[in-house]
Formats: sequence, structure tokens, C-alpha cells
Amino acid sequence: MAGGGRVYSSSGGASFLLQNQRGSCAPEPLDSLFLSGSSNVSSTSPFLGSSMMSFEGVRRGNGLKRSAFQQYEHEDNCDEEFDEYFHQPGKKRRLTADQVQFLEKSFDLENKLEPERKILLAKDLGLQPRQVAIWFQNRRARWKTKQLEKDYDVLQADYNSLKADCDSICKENDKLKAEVVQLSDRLRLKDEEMANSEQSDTNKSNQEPQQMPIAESVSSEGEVSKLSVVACKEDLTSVKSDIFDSDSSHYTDGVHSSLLERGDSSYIFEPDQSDLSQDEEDNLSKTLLPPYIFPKLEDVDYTDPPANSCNFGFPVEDHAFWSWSY
DNA sequence: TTGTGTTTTATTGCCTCC
DNA sequence: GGAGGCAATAAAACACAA
Repeated sequence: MAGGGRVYSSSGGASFLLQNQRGSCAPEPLDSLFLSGSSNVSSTSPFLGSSMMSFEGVRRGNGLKRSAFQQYEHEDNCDEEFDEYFHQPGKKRRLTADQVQFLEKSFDLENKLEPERKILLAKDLGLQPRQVAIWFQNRRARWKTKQLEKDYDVLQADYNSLKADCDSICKENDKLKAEVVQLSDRLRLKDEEMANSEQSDTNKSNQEPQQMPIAESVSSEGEVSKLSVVACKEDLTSVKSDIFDSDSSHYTDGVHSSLLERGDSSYIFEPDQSDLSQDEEDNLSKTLLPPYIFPKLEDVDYTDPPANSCNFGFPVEDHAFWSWSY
């Protein structure tokens, strides 16, 4: 017994099928049952022409696939065998291709089954209303599965497209990061060369008896550090030209473009000296480090990369090269 | 012919709605 | 509380390769 107090029967729905499909043995075509204008239910049904249709149209010109009926259609004594086949308790009977096609068309019109429509369909097809209901229920389940597969395919296509974009951007990001590291190394080498040069100058000046410390010299005349600044600027100019000549085509990310959009790329390396104190100039001459760069670069947050698999920011360990000069 | 995977029909239990 | 829908599942029917 079915749940919910329902009473199901699966053995009583073949009356029409027996009559209809047994034509070779009992030639009583029931086409008239489905022809419009006849006295059959569907022809007078308010659903005909809307959600209902005639089984005749489906039956006509439709070759049966291998079905239970085919197995018995041309045999002698088919009455007994047919009855035997359909009266086996607990045996499942597949619907004929015609019946399925009819149900499919009905389903296409409306995939929900109102009670009246169910009764009419059952009468038309010679099935139990319960069988029609079950067929619609299973058909809705299949439709839903197919729909899910379609949705999945669409989502997969979207995902693949986004992933391709992400991969492309990641590669570009890696390339730019490598470039930054390379340029930073060059800056550091320049700085070290400059420091060595200053050291040798200091050693030479220490041999002269009245040589003043650089800081004092700067405070009194400012000549040494100014010369250093000029020398640094000359060095940096060569580096700068390398930076902007190396591959300007992809300086379109936030860092580069934000710098270039200021209209004067040289501001990175050429702070307005009129705003500098002597000490600041001194610092510039000693470190050569672009402290002037970093405040500008702070527009880009390198410490908080996006939380996806594609790390557009520099990882924490990558910050090492930013702090080497401090 | 047979084993195996797939499809189809039917059942069961739970849920919602009226 | 009954009717009906749905998800999960069973089981028969079917398809097909070996």
C-alpha cells in the first residue's frame, strides 16, 4: 500500500491498449475514438486544442519501436498471450511509442497535470489516471535533470572564460613583478657603486689636514651633497630611461599608469629640490633610495592581495626588496 | 548468450497546500 | 486530513558489447 493513504493500481490500465494493439487478431480499430467529431472524450473536451490533443495524430505515421506489443502483434493465439502478458501481477509494462509520443506532446503543452486533463489523457490512452500522473511526474524529474545539466554547462563555460582571463592577468602580473625585481636590483647596484665611490672620496679627503666632514661641508657650502645629487641624478636618469624604454607596452596597470598619468614620469626620480632641506638632500645623496617613489606607490596596496587564487599583490616575502635601503 | 549499464515504470515517505 | 508533488529508490525492461 502506498504512503499517504493512497491506493495505487498498476494492473488495470491496459484495456484500451489491448483493444487497440490487438488489431491483427481483433481488428477493431479505435481510431474513431480519437477523431475529432467522434464521441470520444477528447473531442468534446474543453482541453482539446489547448492542452489536450488527439491521440490519432500521434498514432498516424509513427512506427513502433520494439515494444511489448510488437512481440505479440503477429502471433497466433495472441489473445491468450497478450492477456497473460498484461495480467502478470507486479510486472512493469512499458508504454508504447505512440503513447509516449502523445504524452510528450501533452507535456510540451503543459508539464503540470490537472485532474481533468489527467482523466482525459488516461481515457484516451487507455491507461490508469495514476499511470498518467506517474508518467508526468517522472517526466518532470527528467526535465529537471536535463535543465540542471544545461545550467551546469552554462556555468562551466562562464567559469572557463573567467579562468582564462584570470590566468592571463596572473601571467602579466608575474611578468611585471619580475621586472620590478630586476629594476630594483639595478638600482641597488648603482647605490652600492655610489657608496663605494663616496667612501673612496672620504678616504682621500681624510688625508688632507683641513678637510671638513661632509655634513659640515654641506651645511656651509652644500657643494658636496649637491654634487652627489647631481651624480645620482645622472645615474638614475640612465636607469629611468631603461625602465621606461624596456617595455612600455604593458605599463597599463595601476602602478605604472598612475605614475605616467601624472604627465611627468621623471617625478619619480627627480623630486623638486626646491622643497628639500639640506638634510633631505643629504639623505638623497646617501641612500639614493626612492623614498619619493613609495608615497606615490602607496596608492597600490601591496600588503593586502585579493583573496583569490590569483595573487595580484606582492606576497609578504616580496616586500624584502622594498626595504633593503632603509 | 550473458553480463552490465541505462532507461523507464512504479513505490514509498515526506512535505505543502487547501 | 486528504490530495498531490517531489526526491529517493526499487525493479523491470531494454540496449549493447564481448
